[in-house]
Parts: sequence; C-alpha cells; structure tokens
Amino acid sequence: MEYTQQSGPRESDAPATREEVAEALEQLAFLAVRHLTNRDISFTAASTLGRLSREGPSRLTALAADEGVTQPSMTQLIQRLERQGLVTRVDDPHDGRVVLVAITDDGRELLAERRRGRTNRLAELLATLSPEDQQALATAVRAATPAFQRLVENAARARKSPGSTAS
Amino acid sequence: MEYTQQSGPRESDAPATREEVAEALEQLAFLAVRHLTNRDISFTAASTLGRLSREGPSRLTALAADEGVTQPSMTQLIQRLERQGLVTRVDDPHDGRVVLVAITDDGRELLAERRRGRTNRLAELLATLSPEDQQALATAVRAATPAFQRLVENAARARKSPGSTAS
DNA sequence: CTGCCTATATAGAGGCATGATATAAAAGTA
DNA sequence: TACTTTTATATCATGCCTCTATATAGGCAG
Repeated sequence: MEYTQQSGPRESDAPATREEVAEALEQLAFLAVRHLTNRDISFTAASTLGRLSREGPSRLTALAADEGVTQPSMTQLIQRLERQGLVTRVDDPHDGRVVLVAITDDGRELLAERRRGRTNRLAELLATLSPEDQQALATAVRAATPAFQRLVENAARARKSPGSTAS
Repeated sequence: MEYTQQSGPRESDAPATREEVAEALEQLAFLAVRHLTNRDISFTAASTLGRLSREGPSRLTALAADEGVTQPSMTQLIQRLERQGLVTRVDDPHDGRVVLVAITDDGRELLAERRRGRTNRLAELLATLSPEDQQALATAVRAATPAFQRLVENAARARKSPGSTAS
C-alpha cells in the first residue's frame, strides 16, 4: 500500500482498487447529501415513508427496527409525520397495544414530488457534462447496476444480522 | 469483461437512460448514507473538518458559506467542535472581529479514523459479492470516476452561482 | 388475580439547523 | 472628530431528530 500514486488511472480496463471505490463512494455521498437532498423532511422520515409506501401499514417497533432508530425516535417521527398529514395511525383490532402506521395520499404525493425534484436536479447536473462524459457515466451505470443491486441487498441483510463489524 | 449475451438489456454497450442514471445514483446515495455514515459527528461537521484540513485556517463566515449553512449554525458547530478539541479558534491580529478556525491534531486523527472505518465497511460489503461482481463494480467505478468528479465540481460551482434552478 | 412480557408513550438531554437580533470592530463620510 | 454603515461573530428562541431511562397499558401464563 505504500507505493506513491501515479499521475492518473493507467488503463481504463484496469479494475479500481478498493481504496478507489471507497473514494468514489465518499464523493458520491457528498454529492448526494449536498445536491440531491430535499430539506423538507429528514432522511429517516423519507425512508420510512418509502417503506410504508412499498410494504403497507406497519407497527411502530417494526419501523424503528427497519430504519435502525430507537422506538421513542420512531414514535416522535410518526407523531410529526401525522401532524403533517403524511401518515395515519390505526388501532389494531387484534391487539390493543399496537398502532398500525399507514401512508396517506399526501405522503405518496410528497414521495413522488421528491423523486421528481431529485431527477430534475440530477438531469441539470448531467447536462453540465460533455457528451463523452455523459456517455461514460451512462455506460458505467448500466454495467454496474446488477452487481450494485446485489451489494445493496447484502448491505441491508448485514444490517439485520450483526456480522463481525467493529467501529 | 466477457460479452456473454443475455436476455436483459440488449447490449451492455448501450448507454443507460437519464432516468436509469438518476435511479442508480439515488441508490448509490442511499447506500452511502445508510451504510457508510459514521454517527459520531454530523455530515457538516465532518465536511468542515475536511475543509479545514485541506485548506488551512478559515473564518467562520467563509466556512458557513462554503458548507451551505447559516453563520449561527456554523458558530454553534465550531463551539461544539472546540469543546471536543477538534478545532481551535485564534484571533486575527489584523481584524479584531474575525476568528480564525483551525483543525487540531485530534481533528486530523478523527478524520483519518473515519476514513479507515468507511473503507473497512466498504471492504466488508464488497467481500459479500462474487469475484465477477467485484470486478464489474471496480471496472465501472474506474470508468466513471473522471466524469463523476467533473460532475461533483460542477455541482459545487452551481451552488455558488445561483444558476436557473427552482425548488 | 398476579406477575411478566410486549407495544407504545413520555420525560429530559443534546446535536443541528433556522431566522431575528445584538454586539463590537472596521470603514466610510460629513 | 463624530456619525453612519457595513462586516464578523455571538446570542436567543424555536423546531427537528436522536438518544437513554422510565411509565403506562394491553396480552398472556400460572
């Protein structure tokens, strides 16, 4: 690892090193948070809404576990979302303790709106690139998508069963 | 990479559509935020530390402008970082109003630590993929990196001069 | 009924952002 | 010099978001 880096990537065939992949992902995280993030609701809020949209009504504790936050955090988040009219809470007839949370039409509309906004902003950014760069990006995306989707799936799975990770 | 023709997208040479690129980048962003984020300090805090590390001591208002937050936010952030020993504040001898913020050795160590953590977590995730998938991802990343870096630069520039974007 | 487990709520604290406003130093102007 | 304005930073009040610790209430086993 101590070899000094050369001036640039030698061959476009050459695979990226793990450090290069990490670097690229860090930059992407930067781009995402800085330029693709709506400020209207938090990341957890948006993610929770998306989950409710995809998977239907859920219990509070299930949502908390899925989103990786504590139950009190989820309680407060749901209270805020309810105040904003984005979700509703319904009592479970089979169990008086549980509250089922469901997304509202306004919630779905907000998700769609956010999605449109992100796509538009991204389109603007892509338009600032040369045709060659746009082409390179598009080709790379298509080549990487299958592998990347498996990576995302594995990451989600790894979150549920602790694995061997330290800090 | 072999061109074993499959039933999916017609040609692996074919570029992705703009929607596909947007979709892929969103998923990447989601992964980065969800699985590559340290919880110890905020994104703005880490980004500010990184900036101080790269560019040396800066004024509060300059930091606020660069990070896209208000001046009071930056004042509070710097107060917290100072309390944690990650930055120091020095008076400017030429201008009694300004405070120059500088990163400390502890601050640099924290940045290095975070970087190591991210790289390790990414290595673990990549290790869950088949060698073929790892290869595909690494090649795609190398191919996309130059264009992507220009994209990030343009995004940063667009932030400073308002451009034509609405919400 | 009693006692335990589970689902959710509440309280208190701190990080992180905002807008409005205060203070102090510098700079411009009469 | 004295007055005004601008600039750099701080403070205040508010709200979101998360945490830990704890309370309440329903379900269930004996």
